[in-house]
Amino acid sequence: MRVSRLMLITLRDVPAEADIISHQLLIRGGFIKRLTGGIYAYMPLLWKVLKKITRIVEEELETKGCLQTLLPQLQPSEIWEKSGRWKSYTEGEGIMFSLKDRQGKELGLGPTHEEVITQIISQTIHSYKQLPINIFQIQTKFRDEIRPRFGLMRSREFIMKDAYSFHENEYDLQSTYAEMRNAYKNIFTKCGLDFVCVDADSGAIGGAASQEFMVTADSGEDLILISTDGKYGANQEKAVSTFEEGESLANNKPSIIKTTNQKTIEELCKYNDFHPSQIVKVLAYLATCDDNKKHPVLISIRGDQELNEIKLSNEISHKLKRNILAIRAISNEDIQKQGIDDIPFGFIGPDLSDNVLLKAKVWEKTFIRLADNSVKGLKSFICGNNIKDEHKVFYNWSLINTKQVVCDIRKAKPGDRCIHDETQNLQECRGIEIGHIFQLGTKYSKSLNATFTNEKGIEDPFWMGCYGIGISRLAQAAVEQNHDDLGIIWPVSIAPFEVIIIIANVKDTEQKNIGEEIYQKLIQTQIDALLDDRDERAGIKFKDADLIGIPWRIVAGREAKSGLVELHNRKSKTTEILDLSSVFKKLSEEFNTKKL
RNA sequence: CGGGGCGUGGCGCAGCUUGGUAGCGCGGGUGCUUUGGGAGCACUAGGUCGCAGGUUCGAAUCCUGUCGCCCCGACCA
Repeated sequence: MRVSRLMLITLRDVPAEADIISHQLLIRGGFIKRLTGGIYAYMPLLWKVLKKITRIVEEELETKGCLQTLLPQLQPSEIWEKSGRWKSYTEGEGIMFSLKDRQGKELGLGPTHEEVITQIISQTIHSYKQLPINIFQIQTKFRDEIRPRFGLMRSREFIMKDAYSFHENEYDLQSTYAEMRNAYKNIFTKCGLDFVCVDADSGAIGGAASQEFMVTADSGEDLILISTDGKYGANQEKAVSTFEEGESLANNKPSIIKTTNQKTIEELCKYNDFHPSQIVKVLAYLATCDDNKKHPVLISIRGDQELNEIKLSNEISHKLKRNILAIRAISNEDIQKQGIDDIPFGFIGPDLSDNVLLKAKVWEKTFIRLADNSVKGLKSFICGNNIKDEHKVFYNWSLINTKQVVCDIRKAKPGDRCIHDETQNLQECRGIEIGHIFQLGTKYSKSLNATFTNEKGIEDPFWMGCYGIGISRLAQAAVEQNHDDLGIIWPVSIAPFEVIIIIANVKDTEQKNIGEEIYQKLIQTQIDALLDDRDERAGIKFKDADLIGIPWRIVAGREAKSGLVELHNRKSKTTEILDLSSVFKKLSEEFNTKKL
C-alpha cells in the first residue's frame, strides 16, 4: 500500500472526546471514527490490525480442532425467555438492544450467543458419538452499555470472538476448558501482549469456573489482586483472602451504649475508643429478583471489612435460586415509600426484627440474613441496638434469635494474606479484560432442553463451555500497553504494516527509485510494507510513521546516491545505515518465516 | 439513574459576565520560497453559533424547554 492512497488523515491536536492515551492515539492516527456514543467505524488502518488479530485467533483455534461459524445477530426473544435471561438482559442490566418486528414479535440484537448455539447444536447433535464439539465465530456484538467509554474499550458495538463447546460429561468439559486456556495464552502471547489470567466472577453468563485474561494497564477498568508468588490471581469481584484477627473487646458484658449521632464506624471508634474490628456493621440492602419480588437483605460484616456486592448478589441468587436483576442499599426514601416507620440506619443490629417490615407495601416481609465469615468467630462485639442513638455490646451469637447464613461476602483487599499460603500477600494492579472463559455446565442445555443420548441410551443435557475474546478491545488494549510520547508502537504481529518505507524527498529520483525498489522487493516476499510516496516534507512523514506505530522504518534519503538506506526500529529507536542487501538480510531474520 | 461539564467552519478553542456586522490556531485550496522531525509568506474557500420557543429595535451572548456528547458516581448507615 502507498500512503498516497491510504486515506491517511492524522490529527495534531488531542481530540476532546478522548481521555485515555490509547483512545487519543487511535483517533489521532485515523484508526477509528466515532459515529455516535459508543459506536465507532473501524478505518482501513485499524481494520488491518483487526484482521491480523483475527488470523492469529483463527489459526490457534483451528489447531485446537475448533469449527468456525457465523450466527445470526437478530435473535428471537423466546430462546432468551427459555434460558431465563430475557428479563435480566432487557430490564435489569438492560444490556440487550431489543426491538419488535412488523408482526409485533420481539427480537434482541445479540450481545452473546449461548442461546442460539445451544438451540442449533441440540437440533443437530443427538449422540455422544458426535461429541465433543467446539465451535466459534468472530462477529459484531451489541450491548447497550450503561456508560460506554474509552473508545473501543467499552463500546456498544464491538467485535468479539466467541466459542462454545459441548460435552458428554463434566470431565470432558474441564479438559477442553484447560485446552482453551492454553490456546488463549498462545493467542495473547502471539499478539505481543503482557497479560495475566485470573479467577473471575461469571456474572450474568452464569456457570461454575471462570477465568479472565487481563492486559495489565493503569487505565484498566478492573482491579485485580495477585499473590506475591504469582500462584493466585483474581478479579477483586471474585478474590478471596484471609482476614486479620480482630482486636478482642475488653468490655464484654451485655450493656447498652449511648451513641448519639454516631452513625458510622469511624465516629463510633472516635468517641468510644473502639477498634473497627470490634464492631459488627449491619447493612440493609434490597435485592430485586427476576420474578419481580423485592427482598430486603440484612448483612452483618466486621467493621473493618468491606462488602463485596458481587459476592452478595451471588449468595442471594444462590439462596433464592433466581436471577438477581438489581441490588442496592436501602435508603430512607425507600422505607418512606414502603410506609415503614423506622429502620434506625446507623444503629441496626443483626437481631433487627422482621416486624419492621410488616407494613411494607411491595417488599417481602422477612429479611434475608447473611453474615460474613469475619463475624462468625466473634465472642463479643459492638453493634446497633435497633434504636436511634444506641449501640450495645453483644457477647454471643447464639443469643440472637434470628438465623444468619454465614458466607464469604467480604471484599478482598491489597495487602490481605492469601488462602493458599498465608505468608503471601495480595498485590493490586489494574487490568483490561480481553478474554473470558467459562465452564457453563448444564445451565443453558437444561433450560433450553438441549440433550443428547449417552452411552447407556439415556437423554442427558450437554455440558457446555464458552470462551470469549474482545477482538476490537484487544486492539486498543495493545495500544494502551505499547506507546510512547510520539505515538503507537504496535507489536509486529498485529501492526497494520510491518515496514514503512519513507522516500524523504520524492523529487529526488535516486531516493524515489531506491524506495520503490525496496517496496517492490518487500511486497514480492510477502512482507506487509507501506510506501510513503507523498510529496510532503520528510518531517511530516516521520511524525506520521511514528504516530501510526509501524514497527520498522526504512528511509530512502541522503545516502540513497551511495546505495545506502536507514533502517529504524520504532520500539528500540535504534537506527542503522545499511546497503540494500543488508537491509533485506536483517529483515528476513526478523520475519524468519519469510524469505528474502 | 444521580451529580458535574461542554455543544461556535473538518479538528482544537476564544467570544457569552456587560446583547450591536462571528474570531484565532491547526487542517483544506492556489502561488512562490523551503526540503531529514508536524516549514515560511501571500491569497483563498468554508460556520442556520446543537435544536425549538421566548424576551428585545436587535440574541452565539439573556430566559425556558429539548436533544446530543464528555467526565465522576451509583460500596460501609
